[in-house]
Amino acid sequence: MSKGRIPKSVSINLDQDGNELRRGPWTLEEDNLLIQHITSHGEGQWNSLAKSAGLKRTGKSCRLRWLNYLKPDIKRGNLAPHEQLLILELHSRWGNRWSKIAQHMPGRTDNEIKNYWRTRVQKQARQLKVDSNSKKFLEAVRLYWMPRLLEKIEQDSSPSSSAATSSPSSSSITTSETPKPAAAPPPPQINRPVLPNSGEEIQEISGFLTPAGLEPCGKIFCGKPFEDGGCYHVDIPGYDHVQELGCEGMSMSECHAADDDWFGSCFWNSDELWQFRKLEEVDV
DNA sequence: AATTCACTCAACCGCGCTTTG
DNA sequence: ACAAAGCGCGGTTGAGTGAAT
Repeated sequence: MSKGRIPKSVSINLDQDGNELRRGPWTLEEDNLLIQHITSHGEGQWNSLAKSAGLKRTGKSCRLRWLNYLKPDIKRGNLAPHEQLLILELHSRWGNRWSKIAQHMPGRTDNEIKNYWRTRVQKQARQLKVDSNSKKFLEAVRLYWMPRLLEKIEQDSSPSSSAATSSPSSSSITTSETPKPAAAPPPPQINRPVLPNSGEEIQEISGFLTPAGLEPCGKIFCGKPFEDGGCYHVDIPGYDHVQELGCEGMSMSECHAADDDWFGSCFWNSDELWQFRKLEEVDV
């Protein structure tokens, strides 16, 4: 939705010194002022920066605009499957520590990740009628969502196997391979489903789901190892977003929209919903 | 064509922590 | 040691958009 957004109305207040303070959407002129000033003077000291740049904005507002929107290395557009997977993993580790999660996702801001969680992940939780922070939901994510993301990543990384693709809504990894949690909710086998395309197993490395073929360390997707020494490598060699998705000629947003299609409005298929309900029954 | 609804995301707010004087 | 200012973080809001009716 970032495309062609018409600016909201701007309100003008007065600060305690009686100076004008603008609020609301930033104009192109304001953006340029901020960029120019930071380019020549650097960032930090946001309140004085706002004044010396001639911006009628709070320092906070300038900082936010710069960090979340104007900074040159910011990636725009939808999150790739491997980024989604990383968010799920890191959130399971750290909870709502958005800035900490963002540190491991170059080009992505805490705000963007937070928005993704609220709009996409919490939506899935609502569909299951559970709290997104509940154990049940996290289990369901681990059981169904993450393997599917891995599957998607695998598909994207190996164009030759595209014939064996499965549609988003069709149950791919579920019925035969996924361990059905008939009795008690069992974490053990959860981490070793088999990817249907390759027969490749998913391994768990220091609590992280990762395809067995990927190295546990060495090359780190996020560019930054975890503090505890672990790392999670989902850098897919040769993955070219535009090429793999057949997005040539599309705008960035169109391309990402195509990418997102497999996800659909409801992630869970009926089989998975059924299994989830069984989990709930066992639990009560 | 008009209206409603759900969704996205930029921007704001409040709070707590850190730095500075 | 203390207060004030600055900063960063997580939570929330609301306008714009497109799809559905």
